[in-house]
Amino acid sequence: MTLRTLAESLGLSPTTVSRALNGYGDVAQETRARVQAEARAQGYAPNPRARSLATGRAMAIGHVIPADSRHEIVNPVFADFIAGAGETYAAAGYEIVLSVMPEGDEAEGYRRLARSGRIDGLLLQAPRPADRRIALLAGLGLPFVVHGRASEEAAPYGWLDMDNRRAFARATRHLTGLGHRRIALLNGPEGMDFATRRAAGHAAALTEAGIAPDPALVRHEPMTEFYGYTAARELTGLAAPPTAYLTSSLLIAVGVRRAVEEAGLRLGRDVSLVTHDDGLSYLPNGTPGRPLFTATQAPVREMGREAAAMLLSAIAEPGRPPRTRLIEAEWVEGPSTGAAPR
Amino acid sequence: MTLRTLAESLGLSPTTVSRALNGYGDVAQETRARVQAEARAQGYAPNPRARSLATGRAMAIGHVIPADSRHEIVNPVFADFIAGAGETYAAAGYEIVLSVMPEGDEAEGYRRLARSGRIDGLLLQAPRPADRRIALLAGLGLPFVVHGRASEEAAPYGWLDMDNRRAFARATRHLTGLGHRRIALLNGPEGMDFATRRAAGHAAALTEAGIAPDPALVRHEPMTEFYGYTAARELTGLAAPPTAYLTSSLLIAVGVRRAVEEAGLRLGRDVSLVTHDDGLSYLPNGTPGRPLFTATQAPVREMGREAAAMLLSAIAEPGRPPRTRLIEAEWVEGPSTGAAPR
DNA sequence: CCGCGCATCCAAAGCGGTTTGGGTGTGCGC
DNA sequence: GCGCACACCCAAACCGCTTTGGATGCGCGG
Repeated sequence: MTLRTLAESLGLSPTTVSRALNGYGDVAQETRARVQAEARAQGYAPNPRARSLATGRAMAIGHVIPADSRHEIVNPVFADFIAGAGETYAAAGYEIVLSVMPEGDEAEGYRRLARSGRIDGLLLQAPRPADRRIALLAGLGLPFVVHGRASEEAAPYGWLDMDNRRAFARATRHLTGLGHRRIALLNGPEGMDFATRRAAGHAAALTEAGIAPDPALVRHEPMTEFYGYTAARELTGLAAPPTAYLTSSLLIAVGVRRAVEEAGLRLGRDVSLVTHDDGLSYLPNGTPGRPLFTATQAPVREMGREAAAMLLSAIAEPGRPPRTRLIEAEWVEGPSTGAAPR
Repeated sequence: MTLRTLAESLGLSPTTVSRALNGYGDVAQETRARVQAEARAQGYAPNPRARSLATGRAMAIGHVIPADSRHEIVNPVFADFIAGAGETYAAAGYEIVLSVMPEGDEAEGYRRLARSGRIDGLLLQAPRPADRRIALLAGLGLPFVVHGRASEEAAPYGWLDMDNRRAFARATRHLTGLGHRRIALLNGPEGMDFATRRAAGHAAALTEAGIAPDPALVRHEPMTEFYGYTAARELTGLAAPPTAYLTSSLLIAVGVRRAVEEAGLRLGRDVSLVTHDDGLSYLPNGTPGRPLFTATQAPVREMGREAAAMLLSAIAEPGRPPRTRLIEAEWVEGPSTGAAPR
């Protein structure tokens, strides 16, 4: 079932059929109706490869799974983010092309992807403070939006980010306000921009409260439950253990809670905990009205939807200066925080 | 940079350049070398859309995010599975096309996807016991492999599955062997084939041990930590609470542990727990030598790699009868199981 | 009656590759 | 010296769609 066969069975030229189906003028009302009816009847669907070759638009967006995920953990945030972005794409008729970057020459991989014509734009995730991919993509002329930011990148580029620094400063301030002075931070992997910003927010709020940041209370690691557990166990064993924890993910928080309870202590009374909550669908923070943890929350799925919309509009209006969008995390008061014990 | 311009700059015809680059005969050694060198120098990469149009192969595999994930949870298994499959695809030069199925007419969505020519094959996830998609895809002639099985599907089709029934029967038998007689099952969502098989394994092993399965001890729900916690709390409150738990995911197990410890009991002594472990990278069962839970384990990422390989070979050899592969879960002895208290 | 504008429709030229079906030139056997 | 096999190369058709630049026929004003 091609455009040509459809045209023949209608006694029309491919040109007219194409124009009729794509809503162009220059086609009689009656003819258009007849074409549409026949197309539906025959179950005709244009071949996207051919269309894409002719129009130059791929009707697809690239997302990239970083190469080193082969060895490291697959970021659990990706799935929800992509699901959110996918909703927006689907509504606009776009597909997602997921490429696993081959190890080694990352730059060459992105270059090939851009040249390939398989995608009209790229969504970049998990940026580092000095992320070379941004300059690379800008140079390639492929529209892109970054989920997160690259703090050390000077040139303008499109991004959508949660205000990590402010969220973690706020959480820290909340804890100092409750009298805590030894506030541990169990952060995500070092080298990730979001982790850098969270650490900065934490440090700033401590300094602000007249507390000297203690490097022994700050950890950077891939965000697993086990990490939260072991780190909290170790910290609890210190001569001066922290009275409060700040965690970068709910999984870490769950681990901390385990360690805390195993030590016979209770969260919210003996030890306080504020976590960031990405709103992952399979890892809810309790139920809507009854959170388990005090948290800063920014649903990553919603951010996926937003970032995708930004990218689509960047593709639709080339030449426009890149847009940026900073999302404020919501504050969720839960039972895991309380006044510092003395 | 097209094939034509490259050919011109080499003083050759597009035909010869194409043959030289694609490793065909009929090209002099020296010419081939010259072409390859120039292609590399100029950074030439063939346009996949054009190539795909000409060859009829898309060099892409479809994965589908179910429509209802818009409202329900995004299966955390998807990410690791896709990462595994992606490795295999990437090595063979294939991309992943992720489509979000529009709500409503699922069949039409798959039909369009098949007709579109965007993909050479499809990987189906999360099948139901009577899954219509299988007959549909078989009828469409699009190669596909199912991750999991559709138990009520009679016609042959390609699948890769973990032996859910056997794994859960084994786990149950292990518990009855320890003297447990009230063994709760906190399963995944009802309607999923894997959940059905796990429930069957559990029930069979109970019957085998002369224990009448108690419907009050079996739950079906999306697999979250919170589900594990609340279910375990409720069950603990029964007049005759279970002395052992079987959980379908590590997240559920973590929730159960929380409820158990909150009740002042200890896992492995007062209450036993065996969980299934999908080997998700961000949710490890302790560390390699020191598991947290006794578990049946089958790394889903590895299964992604395998399923992708099966699909690629199904695409390469059309007409071959579909292959199937049953993976045996490994048994991991952890500290969460012990003799039944009396 | 002529010429012009308008509404429709179409032929043909791409898009950037692959592939079929010859061409050309050389070396070799007879 | 002729014919043939062989190695090498190329022109052109094709994949299925979009889009440019006309063609055609009609009604209408001058």
